[in-house]
Amino acid sequence: MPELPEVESARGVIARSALGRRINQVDDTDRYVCRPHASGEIAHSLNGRSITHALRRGKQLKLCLSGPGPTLGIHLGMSGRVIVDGEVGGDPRFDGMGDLDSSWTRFRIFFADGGYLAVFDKRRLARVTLNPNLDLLGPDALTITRRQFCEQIASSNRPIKARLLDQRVVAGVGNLLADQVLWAARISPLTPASTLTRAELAHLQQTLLSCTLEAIQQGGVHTASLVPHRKPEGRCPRCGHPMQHAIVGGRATWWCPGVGCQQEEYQDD
DNA sequence: AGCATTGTTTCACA
DNA sequence: TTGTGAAACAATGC
Repeated sequence: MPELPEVESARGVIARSALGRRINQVDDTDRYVCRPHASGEIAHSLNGRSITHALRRGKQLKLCLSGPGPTLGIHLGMSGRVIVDGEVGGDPRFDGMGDLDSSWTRFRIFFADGGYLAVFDKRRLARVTLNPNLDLLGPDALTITRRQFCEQIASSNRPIKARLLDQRVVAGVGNLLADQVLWAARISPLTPASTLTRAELAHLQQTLLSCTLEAIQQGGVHTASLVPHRKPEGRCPRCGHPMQHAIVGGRATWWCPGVGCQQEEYQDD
């Protein structure tokens, strides 16, 4: 669920509904999600303050708070979402019991006005931290420059899909968005990154930008046109050719090997 | 029952 | 030392 578009949705909910509200209680007792801090450390750091800014870089959220003290990091992992006063930020698809009292609620901030901000995550791979370190992340997928994108992507001979998934190169692209972008740009995920031409790279970046913006607008990466066809018996929604499947960059990858779609270029040597 | 999973970190290895 | 890929992580869905 959470790739950049879902995290941006979560950021929006926080920015719209959670700013300026005094925090008077925090439940940080989940020892797996709230790490590596001792129970109560995050609570102690947040009590009495209020969120002033909700920032995002790639899939990482960083919340700034009033007064002295650390920032708060939220990463939604594989299946997390943020809920503010019952409003869901992240993948909007209903998956049941996103309530404050659900056993799948892993972290909660209570505001003095009676409202709350919660992190809900069935699979429990979300992370809540203090002073999240963003230094290992590359430029955000929405703001990376053409020059940064072309140079960094092409600086390795790994498959292009693996480069897109590398958060140090460009932050925010997840498995589904990577498949969507490569399909839209008609580039095989197996293509060695350093063999792409400057023009191909520039087009790929433009496609990444448009696909990401569209996914944000449509309410999540699961709305992307290729996603329903990433399955056995799936066919390319553009040319009807059966989709191909392989593990690329360590992740399940689907693409259309049809002529004029994402067919790999013939290598003559 | 067994396998897959929208993410990240760790570890083994070349 | 650096880059790469597999495994681990937790829990659920099919």
